[in-house]
This record gives sequence, C-alpha cells and structure tokens, in this order.
Amino acid sequence: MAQVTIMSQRDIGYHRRMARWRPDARGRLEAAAFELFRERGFEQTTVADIAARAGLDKRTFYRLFGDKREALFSGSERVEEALVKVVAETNAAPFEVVIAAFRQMAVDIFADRRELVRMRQSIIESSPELQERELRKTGALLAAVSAALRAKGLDETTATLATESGGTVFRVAYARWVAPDGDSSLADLIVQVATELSAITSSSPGRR
Amino acid sequence: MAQVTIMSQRDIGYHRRMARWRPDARGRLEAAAFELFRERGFEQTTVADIAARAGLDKRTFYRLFGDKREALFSGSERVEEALVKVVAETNAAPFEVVIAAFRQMAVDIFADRRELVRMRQSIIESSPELQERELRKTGALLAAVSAALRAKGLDETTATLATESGGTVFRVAYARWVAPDGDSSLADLIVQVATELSAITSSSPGRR
DNA sequence: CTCGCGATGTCGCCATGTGACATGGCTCAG
DNA sequence: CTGAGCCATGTCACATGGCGACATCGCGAG
Repeated sequence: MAQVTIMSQRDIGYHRRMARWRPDARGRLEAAAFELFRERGFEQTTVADIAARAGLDKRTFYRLFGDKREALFSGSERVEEALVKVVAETNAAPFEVVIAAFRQMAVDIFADRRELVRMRQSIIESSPELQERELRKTGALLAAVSAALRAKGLDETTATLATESGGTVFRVAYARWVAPDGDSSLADLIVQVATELSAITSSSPGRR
Repeated sequence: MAQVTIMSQRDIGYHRRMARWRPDARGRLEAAAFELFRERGFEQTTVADIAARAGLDKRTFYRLFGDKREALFSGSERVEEALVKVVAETNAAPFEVVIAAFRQMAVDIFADRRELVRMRQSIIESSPELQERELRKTGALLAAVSAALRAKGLDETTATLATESGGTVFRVAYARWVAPDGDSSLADLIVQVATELSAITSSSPGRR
C-alpha cells in the first residue's frame, strides 16, 4: 500500500569502517532511479542510466532489485511489519483491527512525508507498468494482514473481507490525502472513510 | 475481474465472405497462446511460438495485442459492457446495484464456463506478470462501474466505496467458485458473501 | 487490367533481464 | 606479514520483448 522510503539508511556498512566500495549501493540506486524517473519519466529512463548515475553497473542494479520497477518500491517490508504488528496486538472486531493498523501506519510512516509521497505517486500514475506493480505490492501487503488476522483464529473469509474492506478504506483516504488540495491528516481521513463505508454496505444484498 | 473468453467469434470477417487471409487471426492467436501457456507455461512461451502456432508472424501478434499478456485478457470489453449496463438500469442503493451487476454477469458470462475459467486461472496464478495484469484489468473494470454509478448522480466517494466493496465480494465469491471443490453457483456465492461483508463492516471505526 | 488499400511479413534496433566468468580489495588464519 | 578466500562488483554475451520502417500480396473497384 503505497510504499514510501527512498533515502533509507540501511547498509551503513555491513561491517563498520569499510570504505571499499562506496556504501549504500542500494540506497544510491533508489535515489538515482527516483530522480531520473522524475526528470525523464519511467519509460525514458534506462536501467543503465540509473546505474550510471549511482556510479554502478547495470548488472549490479539487477542483483539488488528484481527489476526496474522495484527501485521505487522499497518501503513494503517496513510497512508490512508495522501493519502486522498492530494487527497482532490489537483486540477488537476484525474490521476495527484492520482500520487501527492502517491508522497507526498513517501516523508512523506517512504523516511526515506527504511531499515525498506525492512525488512518488505522480511517477506511478505516469506509467501503467508501475501501476501494476503498485497493485501487486498492495495486494501482498493485504495478504500479510489477512494472514495476521487468521493467526488470531479468524476464518479465512472473515479475515479476507475485513482486510479488503480496510484496504478499500485506506485507498480512498489515501487518494484524498495525496490530492493536491487535501489537508486533513491521513489518520483522520481513514476514520472518516471507514464510517462512510459502514453506512454503504449495511444494506442487505437485495434479490434483484 | 477475471476475463473469460478464448474462442471468441468476433472478426467473422470485417466484410463477410473474405477468405483472403485465414480468418480470425486474433482468435487463432488467443487460442494458440492459451494452449501454449498451458503446455509450457507463460514464461517458457515465446511470442514467436504463439504466432507460429497460429500461422502468423510475431509482428502481427503485436499489431493485434499490446503485449504478450494481453492474449489472455480479451473478455474485458464484453464484461465491462455487461456490468455497466446493469448498473445503469438498476435502481437501488449503490452497493446493491453493484452486487446486482456482478450477479448478472456471473449468470450471463461465467456460469457456463467453469472449467475454462479454472484453466485460465491456473495459468494466471503461475505467473506474477499475469497476476499484475489481472489486477490492472479488474481495476479498470471497477473504474468503469464506478463511473457508471457516478453517472447516476452519486458522489465520487460513495461510488468508489460501493464499487470496491462489490469488487471485494466478487473476488471472494469467485475464489470459492474456482476452488477445486466448490460447487455452489457463483451467483449464490456472491449473495452469500455480500451478506457476510455487511456484517463485518457494520461496526463503528473505534478510536484505538 | 490495373490501381489501391488493407492485412501481413521482413528487417533491424534498443532495452530488459540473466547466466557465466573475471577482478580486486578486505579479512582473517597462520 | 602474508596468502587464502570471500564478496561486491564489473564484463560479456545472449534470448526475448516490443516497435518503427519498409516490402509484399491478394482482393475488390474502376
């Protein structure tokens, strides 16, 4: 669900002092990719370009990232951990648990980086390939949430429905938050949208 | 949302009689792709292979399909039309309208082709690339449904929430229907899952 | 009959991704 | 101190995806 990261500080050196190869190859590649995607667009940017700007070789890029798109999606792991943690620790009805997890994530991970998120979002929107990848990533995130829910004893259907509904709420709230004019906090928007969703789905399926 | 088709009968000739070039190039390519994907798997199949089996050239494939994946996703247009039509014609609460549309689609388009759908699904599940494409296609379908809903005067948020919720219901019902042991009808499953979803999301967001 | 057009084939090109192998600097045993 | 070995990186080569430009072929219109 909308990974944010860039400029990570992992890889400070896998063993202190080293100055053997310039440090944080991965971080440099992410940053280079981000810049180039903004400057020329995703399709107009070559993996070789990215590697060059990071002072590395094409082959190295592919050793650190599965493919060209992946350079934009490094937040996932952190986000997934955060979500799963809250799900595991919160006791409430399933849907509420999921909403709580998203709210917490909004506060801990997104709140500060609105501008970054907007830039990233505009890159993604410019390329169908990136949109597909984003979809897949958020799908994986939701699958993890659902698994965490099942680990608490919920049956598969309930876990899936609560998770997907929460995901829907998040996506809508996120879209509003990212919009150029929005100014409520993401956390507030989530609560707000969750309420609207409850209202909409409360009716019975109706026969025809 | 899970396109089904293959063996279409479009292109019966854009001008009746013609037997100039072997007819239904597109259909032949779809069928060839479907077969080959099943025989060797998606990645192990080359576009040139597909074209060859259909008695055509690689370049022709690319004139008829945007990319290799697209050969598996030709049902979309028909499905989209069907959904939009029902949405436009049904008067009820938004969520119910969406559910009605999916039910109708289940009856008109899916009911008969369970085996075909299963084969297609197993192909898709075997390749991340295809999964991404499926996600994007279903996203587009839902966007169309949402647009149809807005055309009836609903505000964007309501339309989106109703649509996405309906989509969630469909996906869950579909997953059960496709599962090797399921035997209820897809339409029934949809109604059933819709009810479960109502129950799950009815609670209030809760503060923490 | 010939002309034209539309569907197809041919060629060639660049970028994505990946395997196999080369290299060079760091670390650690001795 | 020194050599063995490891590991991140670079080099090379290659299959495939995708696409632009141009050639061809067969039918229907005049």
